[in-house]
Order: sequence, then structure tokens, then C-alpha cells
Amino acid sequence: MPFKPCDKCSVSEMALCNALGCDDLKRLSELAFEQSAQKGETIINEADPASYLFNVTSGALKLYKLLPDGRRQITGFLFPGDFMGIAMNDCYAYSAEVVENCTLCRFSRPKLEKLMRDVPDLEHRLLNMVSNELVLAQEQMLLLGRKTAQEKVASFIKTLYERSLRRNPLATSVPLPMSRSDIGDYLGLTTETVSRTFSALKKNGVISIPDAGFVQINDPDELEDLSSGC
Amino acid sequence: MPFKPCDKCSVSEMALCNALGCDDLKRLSELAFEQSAQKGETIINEADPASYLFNVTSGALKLYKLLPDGRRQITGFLFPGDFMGIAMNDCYAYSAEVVENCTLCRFSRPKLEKLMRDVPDLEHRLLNMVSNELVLAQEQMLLLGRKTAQEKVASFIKTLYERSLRRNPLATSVPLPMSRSDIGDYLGLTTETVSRTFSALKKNGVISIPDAGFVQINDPDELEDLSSGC
DNA sequence: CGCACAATTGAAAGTTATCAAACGTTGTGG
DNA sequence: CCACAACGTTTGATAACTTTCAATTGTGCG
Repeated sequence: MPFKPCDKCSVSEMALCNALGCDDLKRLSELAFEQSAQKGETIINEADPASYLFNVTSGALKLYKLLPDGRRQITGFLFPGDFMGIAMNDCYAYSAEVVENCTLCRFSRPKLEKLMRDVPDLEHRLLNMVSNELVLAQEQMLLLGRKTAQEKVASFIKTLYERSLRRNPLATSVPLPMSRSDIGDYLGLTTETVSRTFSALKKNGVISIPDAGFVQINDPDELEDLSSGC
Repeated sequence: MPFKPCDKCSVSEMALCNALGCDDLKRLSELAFEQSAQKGETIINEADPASYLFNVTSGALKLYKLLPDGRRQITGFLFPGDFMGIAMNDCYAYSAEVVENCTLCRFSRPKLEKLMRDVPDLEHRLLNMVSNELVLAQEQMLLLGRKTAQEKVASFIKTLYERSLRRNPLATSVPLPMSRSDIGDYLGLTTETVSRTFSALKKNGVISIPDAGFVQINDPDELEDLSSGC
């Protein structure tokens, strides 16, 4: 096992720090400020100056944008290894709120940019992460624009399930820390429609809800089919 | 006016080539292969190996993803200065088809990656472009998930109008090279709903259609209001 | 000029949203 | 430890918006 000088971060293999040599990792870790936050806390506000870039090390967050009348679109849920803080015109493009008590690695953006000039690997890594994020955003556009309520909910559960499999290949019970209302705002549906769709999937036997905050996947193949309308 | 060694590209101030010194620009231009394509041609196919990165120099394209049953989501329209070819797992994440006869600057991905190792400014520039793209994708998620048909169409026209203003600050007539069906697949609507909404906006006097393929903006402020439901 | 295709308009149907009420869960204070 | 309040979830009935299906009109091109 290679020596890991960044003692602040237990998810470095999937984070910004990945693919850096020991020296560079050390320089990056010197910039990092560890921060923890409680459920409900707002970490960044849309349109505020984008002073920091964050890396999630534990817990979960939601990113969202608002319309003037309060309608909300959640653009993503963040889990350990994910980053946030991408900006346009030096302002955040979304707000971020904690869904599940979390810890974050915070980097000053100017300092990080300075380090990136010295360590091209770091910029390369960030480019990869942002590119992946963009591909996922396009997948989400397909969901929002063209899928039915059932396909949306099935896709959402499937994505969480696959993420969970990557961390624990034997798991069948998937954590579901966000509310129905959050899920609705992520999928472009109302709370009620999300709830009804969960009920329908339970009735079909595709999923069960053993405990609040978890989904159990009984029929992964059927879930897959439902998620793209096969 | 600075010397521009990349004679292939008339939009370099907004493209990949921007912010490069003369030497680096020369090295980049040596990698570029100029290519032109006719309306209807498919330039890249979703899930094909991502061998190239493209920069649009003239014309227009659409990027799209398909569901198994043929439902289509257009994830973006590309105009001069835009790039395409971002990938995940070394495969394209979308297909690209020409909307209006276009010219492209094509870069071999491995060669470009090699050059990026030598020229960090280039990678920096690409990171900026991808980051902006991500912000726009999140804005589109808000549109797809939470806006009404009228808000969607008004937002779409407004975005085209603003892009057109940037190129020609006095223009009130905006080119609209894509079909109603393309617009529908971009906004998560049917052709019929798009057409009906255009008719309603004409009736209100917000827009006119002087010639096929163009929209004239009569009331930019009202358009702005309609686009976010004020 | 006429054919093929795109755009528009109309009528009916369907999916999802809205409004409303009941049920569960969680956390707190008596 | 229980009771209650507050909040989130579920379920039902109705309404609205958008889609679907169908027909007509308009446009571009051979």
C-alpha cells in the first residue's frame, strides 16, 4: 500500500487527490482545510463569489438552483469523493445544502489555481472530474426531458444502487438519505408523484423499504428495464 | 492586432486556441485537421470510441442522446467557437449531427493530450470551456425539470437572442436554423407544443417570424419575464 | 408544377400536478 | 416513558397541462 501523506482524506482514491505523486499530494494537502457540517446547513449560495472548491469526504449534499417564484431544481446529490464549486464568471452556479452530516475538504480557489500551474497533473485530474460530471449532466437531461415518472424513479434508484455496489459489491440495501421532496426536485416531479411511484414499485415487488432511509433492490433486472422503458 | 498563426480558424478568440501564445498556437494548429460537413451528416456516434475532439468554426450542429425506443433528447446546439467530443470511459457520450452546413477543426485526442502535457495553458483553457459547459447543462436541467412549455420556449429564444447580440449588438432578427422537432427534443416538448407556443408568442407580439429560419424579438423585456415565470 | 416534408391547428386522451386529508415518524418536554 | 407537536409520507379526488392522433396548410426542391 502506498504511503498517503494526505491524512485528512479517506477517499483519496476517488477524489481530487487521486493520481498525484507523494510530493504533489503533500503540497495539495497543505492547502486543504477540513470542515464539517450538519444536516440542513447551506455551504454555498448561488451567485456568491466562488472563493472555494470543495471535496466531499463523508456524508451527502444536494446542489440546487431556484426560479424567482421558488420552484427548485436539484442538479445533483454529492457523496464522498465528489467535488463542488465549479463556477462561471467567478460566481457559484448553484447552492449547496447538507443532506446528511458531512465532512468536506475545502480549497481556496486562487491557491488551488496557483498550485495547478505548478502541478499539471492536478489540473488534468480536475478536467477529468469535470468532464465526467458533464457526461452525467447530459444523462440527467435525457431523464428530465424524455422519461416518464416511473422511468425517472427507476433510473434514480438504479443509479444509487450501482453507486452502492461499487462501494460494497454484495449490498442489496441502498441508503436513501434524501426526502421525497428532494427526489422530486431532482427528477422534475412532485413529492406526491415520487411517493406514488415508490408505492407502485413496492407493489410490483421490484423494491422494498425495510427501514426508512433505505431501499432494497429485489429485482435489479426489472429495475434496469423500467429505467429506460424496455 | 496580434499575429494569428492559426489560419484555419476565424473564431480563435472564442475557441480552444484562445489564450495561447504564438508558439503554442502554432503547435496546436499543426494538429488541427480542417473538415467540412453537410446538413444531416452524422459526425460522431454515441458509444463510439472517442478518437477526436472537435471545434466548430462555422455552421451549426446538434448533440443528442437516444432511449432504446427512439425517444431523443438534444443536449445542446453547437455554434462557431463551441467544442465537442467530451467522453467518459473513452467513448462519446452523445451523437452529433449537422444542422447547418459547417466546418470543424478536428484534433486527434491522443495527440492533443500529449500537447496538453507540454502546454498547460491548453489544458487550462479546455478546463474552462468544460466548466462553462457544465454550468450551462445545469441551467438546462432547471429548464427541463421545472419550467412550463411557455417558459421553456421563451428561455430558448432568449438564449439564442443573447448569443446573437454578442456577435452583433444591433441585431433584432435571430437565426433559427433548427426544426420545430429539434427544438422540442431540446426542450422536452413535442413538435406540436413548440409550434403552438411560438404561435402564442407571435399573437402576444413578443416575437415575429419575418422569414422561415429567423425570429425577430419585438419585446426583449417581456421575453425575459416569460422565460422565468415572473 | 407538383411532390415530399415541415409546420400549424384542432379535438380528445393521458399523465402528472394540485388540493386535501389521513397516516407515520421523529424529537422534545412534561 | 409517554404524549404531543411538527414534519414528512402516503393516498385519494379532481384539474390542468401537455401529448397524442388527425387533418390542413405552408415551404423547399427536383
